[in-house]
Amino acid sequence: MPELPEVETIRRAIEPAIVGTCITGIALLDPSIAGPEGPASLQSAIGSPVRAVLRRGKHLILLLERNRGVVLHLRMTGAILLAEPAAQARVRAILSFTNGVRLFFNDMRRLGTIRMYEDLKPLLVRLGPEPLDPDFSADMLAQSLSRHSIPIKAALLDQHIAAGIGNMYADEALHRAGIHPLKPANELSKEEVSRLFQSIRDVLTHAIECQGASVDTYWQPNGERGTAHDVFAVAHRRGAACPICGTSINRIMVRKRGAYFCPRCQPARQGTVATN
DNA sequence: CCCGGAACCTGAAGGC
DNA sequence: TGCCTTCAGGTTCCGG
Repeated sequence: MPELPEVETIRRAIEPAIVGTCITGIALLDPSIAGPEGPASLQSAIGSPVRAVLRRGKHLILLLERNRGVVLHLRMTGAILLAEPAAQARVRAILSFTNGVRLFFNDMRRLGTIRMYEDLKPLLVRLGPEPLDPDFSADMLAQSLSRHSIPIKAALLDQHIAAGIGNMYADEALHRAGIHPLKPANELSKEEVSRLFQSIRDVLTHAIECQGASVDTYWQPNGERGTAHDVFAVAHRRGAACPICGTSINRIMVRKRGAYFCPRCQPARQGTVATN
């Protein structure tokens, strides 16, 4: 599942390969990947220069001239590869560039998208702050969490509160901060928000250093796996021992999403019955 | 505005 | 062995 660290890893891998070139072709082997606007809108990107490759949340952005951009979202099973994958792969689109580089958009489940933005601003503005942006602060996080009574786990997945956190890193950050996933977002103490803020940065930064987590279908553009999952404390570790206290990792459902946590390091609120 | 749920998609896994 | 159901989760859309 590509989240912020995985998309950032992809960004760093492809930027040096295509910056300064022009797009020569966007072949949509599966037209539905173009989203509701359809394949036609992407044709205006042909011939445009690639000024930079950016990441915003989980969106990968090929920045063209005048704030135009081709925006890729990998959703659940998408991957960007620099070499043509094996025949049994599920290539949905191929982007070609003037220097001969080709990007293969592989996506088993066809949930990923490629869309043309004639102006990137609406996309950039509607997402919440970047967790690793120096301007992002614990106070900002506290401010937005105070407006929500939803479980903190659900709040971390809300891309308006912070952009780029997905299921795996939300679980890891909550464990590191010692917060139960069902605790209402607006009931976190100032200290808890402070710990959570730092934990989010810690787990994301470390995962980027590990070039992402390959729990399932994530590959780097060079075809290699990431290693961040090797040090996961709770994510996808049901029944395994918590690295802090040895307690068996639990899994509950929070808003229809699996939530892994340590019942000892992340106790439920006083007065509530521990959920499973 | 806030919140919860359905829908999208396909391969893996589990039940019988 | 094989059919069937359920599950996985990021995002958007819709209804209360």
